[in-house]
Amino acid sequence: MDVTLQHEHAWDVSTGEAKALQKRLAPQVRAEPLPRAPQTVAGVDVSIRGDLAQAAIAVLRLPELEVVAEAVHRCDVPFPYVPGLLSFREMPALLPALRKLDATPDLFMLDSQGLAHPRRFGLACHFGVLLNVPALGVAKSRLEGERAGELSVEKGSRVALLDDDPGETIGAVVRTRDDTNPVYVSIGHRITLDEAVEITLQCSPRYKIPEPTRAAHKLSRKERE
DNA sequence: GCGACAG
DNA sequence: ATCTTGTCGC
Repeated sequence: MDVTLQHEHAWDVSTGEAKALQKRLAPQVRAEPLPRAPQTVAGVDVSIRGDLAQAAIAVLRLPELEVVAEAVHRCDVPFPYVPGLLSFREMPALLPALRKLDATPDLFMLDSQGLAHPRRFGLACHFGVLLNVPALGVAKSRLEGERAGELSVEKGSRVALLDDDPGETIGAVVRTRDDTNPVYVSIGHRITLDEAVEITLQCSPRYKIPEPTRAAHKLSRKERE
């Protein structure tokens, strides 16, 4: 796809400069409805093995989740892992992969935080703002914020993720499947939180888990608590 | 100083 | 994230 960056900036920066960049760009994030129901969504991820970073993007058509395009790119790992600065580790691998992609998805899903970030500028925001595309973040664990309440075990249940101030809502904790750990959903850019949650659920596997397995999981979870 | 800490 | 070990269900 056509990759035109809204803001050109260096990636080889100090941690101090990286944080300053995030603070400068964070006001660019826009929470607004999608222009139309997305017909395609891109799953975006980066794996790191030793010195090798490998970015992968898969475009799926909704609602059947059929893969219609994909691209990968390998390069050196450019930045250490620092909580809150994931963009500087993953974006340099992601941009060339995007250029190889033979499609322009309606929306991007990143395995990261978006707004639910100490400076309100997680990877999903950085990605969305630089490329000026709709993006959302789905993380497997918490970086910032606190659950507004208890979460029930049924698929689809959700609670707000709040952060200090006047209880600012920075995301949602969402159960995408019965009896599984919830995910942390937050907006990246040009989407609303409700839409982000809806899309996340729509993109979750919905095959039926065999009942004996479910019962055992239920028991083992009870024992851990 | 201590605890927390996306991937 | 990646790596390793251990358990359980099918």
